[in-house]
Amino acid sequence: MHTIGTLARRTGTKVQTIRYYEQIGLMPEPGRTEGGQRRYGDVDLDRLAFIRHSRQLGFPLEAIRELLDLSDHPARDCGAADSIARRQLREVETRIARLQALRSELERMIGECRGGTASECRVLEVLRDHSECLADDHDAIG
Amino acid sequence: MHTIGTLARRTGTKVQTIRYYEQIGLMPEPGRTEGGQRRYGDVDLDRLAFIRHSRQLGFPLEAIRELLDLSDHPARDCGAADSIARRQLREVETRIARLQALRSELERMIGECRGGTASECRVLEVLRDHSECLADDHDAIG
DNA sequence: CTTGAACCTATAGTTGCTGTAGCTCTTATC
DNA sequence: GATAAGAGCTACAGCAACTATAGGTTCAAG
Ligand SMILES: [Zn+2]
Ligand SMILES: [Zn+2]
Ligand SMILES: [Zn+2]
Ligand SMILES: [Zn+2]
Repeated sequence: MHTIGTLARRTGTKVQTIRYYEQIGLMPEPGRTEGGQRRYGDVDLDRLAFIRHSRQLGFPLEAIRELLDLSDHPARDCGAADSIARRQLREVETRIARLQALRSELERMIGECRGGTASECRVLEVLRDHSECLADDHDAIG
Repeated sequence: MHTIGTLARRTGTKVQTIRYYEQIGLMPEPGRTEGGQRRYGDVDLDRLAFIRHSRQLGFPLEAIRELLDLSDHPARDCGAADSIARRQLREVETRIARLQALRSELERMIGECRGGTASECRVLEVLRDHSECLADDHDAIG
């Protein structure tokens, strides 16, 4: 039997985060002591490790919910798990592409600034006027 | 004189977002009609375009606040603007590196799954056990 | 003068936590 | 058995940066 603090330490999770996962139904309601403190078993430890590792790989909690559900039903077809992972891969690829475009714009504007006053600053000029950019689109803010 | 809707259309911003920027002090409180509706000038349009373009380049609102302030004081030295941009570049580079690491883990686990039941799924196996990963760290969740 | 689009405020929800206040419980030591 | 530290408890507020909704008012065209 583990306390919430032990689970936290063993998985690198904040205690509040574990309670949050319980609140949104990702972690089960564990047993309690007479005094009302949570006590977990090894199954819970594994489940939390699964959640945390999935988060480290960037999966959103809703995807993790589905992945846990599949993991809980070993006889089901794994197609759903694979398609969630592929969706996540596409998401990561999209973000990389967007960030690479941002990187070149940033490099360019930094490289072009020769210092001086704000009125002469190339960085500020570019920010004022998107037509100074090479890319003709960098939507999808974030 | 422009309505808030015109500003929104011309800059690709939601109307609520403009009001939000006003609330947090990024956009000035504009003049109002007798009936209480906001009316903007061209200066406001330019300011909003600056904000939106900066957001598209990934700058956080607090950085944009400083950039706007510099842009409003043309005689100041531009060093601060450049260092904000360089910080943003470093941030983007960090994120790219992290996402590239995630991409290879995802590619690998997807590539290794041969289908079948959830109990045999390579994707789920890797999620259960980080030691199946090549990287020995992928912290910094998000 | 009517209609309907666009505006207004205020508030709640999004994602995934994190931090705080003000308690209570557990456990080790004496 | 008493005490005190550390860990746990609930409940709520806050972060970033919006987005959505409800329920009402104003503007401008016809
Ligand atoms: Zn400069
Ligand atoms: Zn641009
Ligand atoms: Zn599979
Ligand atoms: Zn891993």
